[in-house]
Amino acid sequence: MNMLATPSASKPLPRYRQIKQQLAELLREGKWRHGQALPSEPLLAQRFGASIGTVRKAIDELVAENIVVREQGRGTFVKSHTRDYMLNVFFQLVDDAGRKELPRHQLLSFVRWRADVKTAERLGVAPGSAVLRLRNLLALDGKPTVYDDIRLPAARFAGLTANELSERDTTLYGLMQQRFGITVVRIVEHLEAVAAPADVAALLAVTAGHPLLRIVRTGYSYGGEAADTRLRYVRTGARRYESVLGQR
Amino acid sequence: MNMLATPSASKPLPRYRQIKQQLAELLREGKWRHGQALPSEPLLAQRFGASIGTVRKAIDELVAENIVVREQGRGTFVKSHTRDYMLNVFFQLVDDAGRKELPRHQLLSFVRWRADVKTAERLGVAPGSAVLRLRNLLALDGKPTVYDDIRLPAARFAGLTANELSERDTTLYGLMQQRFGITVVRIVEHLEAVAAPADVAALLAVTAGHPLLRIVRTGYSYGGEAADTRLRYVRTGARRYESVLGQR
DNA sequence: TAGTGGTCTAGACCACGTG
DNA sequence: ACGTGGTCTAGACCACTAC
Repeated sequence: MNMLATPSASKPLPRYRQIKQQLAELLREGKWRHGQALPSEPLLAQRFGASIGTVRKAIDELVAENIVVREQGRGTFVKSHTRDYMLNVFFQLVDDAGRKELPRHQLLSFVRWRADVKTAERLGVAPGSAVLRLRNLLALDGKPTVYDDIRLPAARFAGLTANELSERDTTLYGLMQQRFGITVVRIVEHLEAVAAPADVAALLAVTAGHPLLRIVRTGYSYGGEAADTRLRYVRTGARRYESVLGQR
Repeated sequence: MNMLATPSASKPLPRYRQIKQQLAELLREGKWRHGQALPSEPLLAQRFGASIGTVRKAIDELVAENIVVREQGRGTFVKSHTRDYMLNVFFQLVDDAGRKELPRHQLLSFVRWRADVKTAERLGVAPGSAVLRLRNLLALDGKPTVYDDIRLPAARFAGLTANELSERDTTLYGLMQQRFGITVVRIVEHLEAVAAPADVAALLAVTAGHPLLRIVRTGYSYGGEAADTRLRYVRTGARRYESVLGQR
């Protein structure tokens, strides 16, 4: 007999996991913003009425989930989606020598929209609810390379402006974290090879029918809620789309 | 000043990491084969002359690296690349509803070969050294879907036969683990969209020029050494190539 | 020097699986 | 009943950072 894990089982959570969840909740609320230090471990231990070892185990899991980083002698800090981090954690475009580079971005459009059935399902919201839709063109070496059509759940990103999107010097995920305290820790991508549709071909400067990567990506924050979903087309010429799965 | 980590720094490794490496070494030697239990934690603690907590920390890292699994009340076991594991850890083909399935495989050829420059580089061996080359066709729903051209470093897989490859009821990685004690824990893939070359088009039953995923994958075992590298073509019709990055 | 995280100890008790 | 891993304690000392 193989019982599936039930979300709210009868068994109480271990102390360290309770503490982890309380810390995660405080982080989610933006109690400490990215780059700030958490209280020290002895202080947290006292505050939660647990031993340091137990608090450390809670923080261990937050570290494993890329939510905080420890720095010996300094403290424990809320992790930010820095350029470096983005270059190394998720998919990237690499050239033949394996070099990585962040692309330049150009915002094509930014509008309020209503979620169609598929978008709603991917974002975990009701069909017809408000979403922000932005279309984005990324260029590498001056050549348009990636076209993104992105949907964000409007409720989580209230007040976001086109200007913020245009003027950012970070990735969208970096902006989400700095502006809204939402950290994307997990992405799921579905990839296929397609012949370029006419409109996308024009944007990416290829002939219609040229083979392109077509990717549906959904990003999740550490609440497990979807933070964005996007339809992405990638022209893979001199560069390849890279993914690293597994440890280290 | 930012010193890069030097492989053999002056600082001694912490005890738990020494113990981890000794355990990893024993695992690499095949001291305990897949599915077998390691000695109990108190026994290991006594044997290594450390406290249980320290041994547990060593094992924690092995668990995090997918090398062993703990089962409460039973013991700690060498992890195997089971069907389920392969379905959930690395790339897979999913249908519209997100269902996953392992394909049927057909061995097209199996020969000894010499590593060309690119293959040698990917496998971390000398150019011209012996490699095993196998070509494989995977079918889903009776339709040829994936074509793999795989190179293995011959030194690590001495004695492998075409019959073993044909008759296996597991993935190649599963076979590697059961037969040679080599566990692939990390893969790197470079993806692009291409027009199908004539020979591949024939194998995958599409017209030449049809868009295909072209993937160069290298798999690494937990020594960090390459276990295989392959050129893969995928026909993505009803199914998509899925990848999950990040936590959980 | 004081405060931080990093490592380590030597236990305790609990939950689970097996005989 | 017994042995396993899972949790937790209440400290210790070390290495590093900041002042």
